[in-house]
Amino acid sequence: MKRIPAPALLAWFQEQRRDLPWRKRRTPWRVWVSETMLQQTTVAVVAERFEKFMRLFPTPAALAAATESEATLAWAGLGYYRRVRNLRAGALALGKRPVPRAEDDLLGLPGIGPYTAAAIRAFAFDEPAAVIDANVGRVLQRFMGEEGAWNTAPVLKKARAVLRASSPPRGRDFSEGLMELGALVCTPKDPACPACPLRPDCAAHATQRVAETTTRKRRAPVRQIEAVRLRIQRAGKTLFVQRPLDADLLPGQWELPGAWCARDTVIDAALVARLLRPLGFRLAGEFKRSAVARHSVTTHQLRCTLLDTPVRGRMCRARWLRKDELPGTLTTETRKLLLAGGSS
DNA sequence: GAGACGTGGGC
DNA sequence: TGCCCAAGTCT
Repeated sequence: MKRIPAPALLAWFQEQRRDLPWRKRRTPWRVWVSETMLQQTTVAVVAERFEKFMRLFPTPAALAAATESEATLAWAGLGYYRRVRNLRAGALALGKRPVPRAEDDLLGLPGIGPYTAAAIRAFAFDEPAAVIDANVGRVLQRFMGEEGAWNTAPVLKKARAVLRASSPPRGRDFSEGLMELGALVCTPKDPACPACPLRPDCAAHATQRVAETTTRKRRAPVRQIEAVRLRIQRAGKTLFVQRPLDADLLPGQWELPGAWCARDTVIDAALVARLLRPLGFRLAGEFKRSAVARHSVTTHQLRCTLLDTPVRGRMCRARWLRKDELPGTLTTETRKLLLAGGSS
């Protein structure tokens, strides 16, 4: 079994370790929150928001006591809101018990998968755990000379075996060092092999195939969408509606009423009337196209149009609000459109 | 196992 | 500007 040279890795890590906010105090809750935030999200974006979230919710109990809307608001800018819903659900499930240390107990909490369970065990409890994220996966893939994707079952199995054979009994710095190595040195593009403490033992380096072992996953096809949003105002207030709490996409967020349509949809009075009907309104004059914006949300590429829409009738299932009294998170689509459309 | 799930920042 | 990515999890 090939082994990672732990002393060389640890020496490198001691020199190169970045000072990141979540590395200041390693409580299980801080590790859980930060690892959740860092899923598919850049270090720079998380670094700006982590401490603020921790001030609002310093303990699992604090998050459990908050509403889902408050929790989502604190998550704004991070995306993948399912993560904060899961975090809160996990805190609720915990009750008064401490964050668990055993892998099976961690895996039982919502939003905690193999990576996050291992990260909590290693970073919070200093256990030897197979902390394999995309960084570590890439390091090990190259180290072992595997050219398939790191996250396929057979490569992962070998990776776990290498880690088991290599990790010291106290696994925190070893695991974190390997991750840091993937982030700073063994990068997907242009890896800095001369700076790598694993170079003497690296299979990909030996065969000069480091560049070839970069796996990239293909992106889901982008769907082109026409987004139509109505700005309906009365007495200085604007009408907002809330997305369903069980929606797959952006659950519970607030937005201007409207719809996503096929890209070739014609925006005319008939369409606007159709959008108004479920709100209990009828069109009461000419609508005006007052802004356009572009926005992408996961696999949807939106061309957004803001329509200032005069109405009559009675509304339902919606709220009149001034800008400064929004009840929660606005969708970015609506936020961009209102920014582009100014106040009118 | 593929597809869905967001956003801000880099180039 | 437009396209790409970034410490996964769930279905």
